[in-house]
Amino acid sequence: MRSHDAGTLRAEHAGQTVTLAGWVARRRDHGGVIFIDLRDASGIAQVVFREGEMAQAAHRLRAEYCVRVAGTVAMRPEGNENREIATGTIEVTADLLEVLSESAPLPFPLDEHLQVGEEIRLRHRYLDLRRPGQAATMRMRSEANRIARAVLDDEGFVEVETPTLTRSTPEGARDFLVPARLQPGSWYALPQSPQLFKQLLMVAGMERYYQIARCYRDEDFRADRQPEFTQLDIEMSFVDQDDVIGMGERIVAALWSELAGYEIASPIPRLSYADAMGRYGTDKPDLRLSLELAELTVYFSDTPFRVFQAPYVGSVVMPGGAHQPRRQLDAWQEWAKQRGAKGLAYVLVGEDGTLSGPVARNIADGEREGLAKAAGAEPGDCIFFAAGEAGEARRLLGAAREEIGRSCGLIDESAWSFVWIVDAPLFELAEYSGDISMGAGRWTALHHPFTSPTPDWVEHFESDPGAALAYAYDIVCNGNEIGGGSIRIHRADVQQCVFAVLGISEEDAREKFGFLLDALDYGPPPHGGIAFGWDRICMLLAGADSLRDVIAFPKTGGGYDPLTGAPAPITAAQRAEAGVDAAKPRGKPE
RNA sequence: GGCCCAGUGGCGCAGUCGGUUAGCGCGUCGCCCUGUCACGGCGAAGGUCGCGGGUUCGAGUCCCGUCUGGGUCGCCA
Repeated sequence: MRSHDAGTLRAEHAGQTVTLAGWVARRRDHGGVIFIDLRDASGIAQVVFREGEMAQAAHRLRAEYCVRVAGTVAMRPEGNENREIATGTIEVTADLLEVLSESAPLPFPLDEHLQVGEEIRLRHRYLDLRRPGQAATMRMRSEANRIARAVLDDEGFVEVETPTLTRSTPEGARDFLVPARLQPGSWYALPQSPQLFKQLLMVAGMERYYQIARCYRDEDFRADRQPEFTQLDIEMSFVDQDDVIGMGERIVAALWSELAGYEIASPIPRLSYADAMGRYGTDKPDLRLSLELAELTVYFSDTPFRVFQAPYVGSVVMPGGAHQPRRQLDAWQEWAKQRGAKGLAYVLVGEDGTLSGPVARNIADGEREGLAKAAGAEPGDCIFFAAGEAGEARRLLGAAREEIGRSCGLIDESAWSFVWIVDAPLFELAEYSGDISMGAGRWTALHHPFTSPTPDWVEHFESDPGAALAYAYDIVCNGNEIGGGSIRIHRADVQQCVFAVLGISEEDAREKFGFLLDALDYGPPPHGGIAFGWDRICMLLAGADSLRDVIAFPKTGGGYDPLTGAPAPITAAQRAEAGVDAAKPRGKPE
């Protein structure tokens, strides 16, 4: 059908007869001579139609007509080269034009110079993806898949597909449910991740598994969250934490090297969860920003200021913030209130070092003296404080830190920063998490109930659950969690003990994931793994602002697909057949 | 579930303090044009101002409700 790809034509093709096929990206009709930018997957080439029959035929071409053109490659007349495009030195003089199919007037311009709303683009995503930028993103994602597969293949991994119609797994998010026609009243769940299956594959002796796996979670969506998303899922036998982290680094390094032209310094630094929370107020710190929180609990241990008589007092400095107008300081209060805080206390450090602001008047003379130094502030800075329960206060300061970074332009947007967060707690107090499905104990698993304690804790974690550390790791890039995993429990006694701490009875455990416990009875190998948030990684590599840009057919915030119109009502017949309304479920009722 | 922002020809936007015929750019259609490359010139068509109610002599504009989209907090191990 065609002899060449349009985007590959160069000066060396001059004089050759070629046949191209593609779309009319743009036309410039001068009457006697007509220029067409012909676009195919490889790029764009200019086609020229001159006088007479050819010009006549080309007059009727419109945007996005699908055409086939035969002609001769010629050097452009001197001075008419276009340096903007790769084929800019040549053009194709057409002597044959075949319209393969016509296009209706477009619902939105495909011109990359213009901004178009997202909803209309998603409704006609097949047009949106014709835009070279969008198309390049799709191809880049394909490359990312290829690179990851190459690294894993090279290291002896086996790609295995796991079910998408399965049983609800213990992962905390809400499941998407599918009625089982053959067992009315019983339901499949779509997997939130292949977590349990990959562990079964380790018991099965695969030793090294991976999968580019679709996962489903029925929660509210965000710019960086979709109801269905993709993980690069990996599990390995006979490994410890360093082995999995090393494997993860090789994949990430290959991706960034090939797709971003960035060589990640190895090894990627590690930060303990406790340090991350203490110094940055988050478990996914953006280390492009060097700003750190200061802990002032001890400094204010005898303070007369009521607000600072709290289990934790901390601060973060806004460089140059002393010069903010009052209005802006008020805006910070609003900002904090929107995050559920009472406000954001502040002290302004004058150029002469004197402190001002409401807080400065309430603290003791002695406290004023060394405060700037203790908080790490310079003259002209603003110090923000948070006091209260450590977790909440740090979270507020961490968010403030990032807001300061953004608003003060302290973040180098072209930089990449990677860090592993390790030594997270194994358990957290259940009071805040509304996790009803996973046991009735005071404690809930921070990762999931199959995460092993670290070697230091594995023999006595139950004696101090709040302090026990998990053999788990998250990798963070520029403040985004792009992957995480853990070493799993492979000893039945340890697993029983974890369930006991979580308040999960043996009966409950049997009911929910007896199949995994059964499997662990048959000589399970020590194993662990990691899962990468594939959409998020592609988003970062593509420099996109939204996951929707790196997903071929994404959904909107309401879980709606503007293209297909899903979800959609079903007919009464479908409803009856699916067994959605079955009165008496078989098997054990909830 | 809470909060913030937006919704005006196909697309992107303007519309002042509530006032008479709702503008602009792009696109579309017609005519013209032999070196453009986001071509250019002339002309034309195209609107239930998201939807419902209210206030008013009068509502795109103000009020209430609602829907949709985006962001954010909760939520998402």
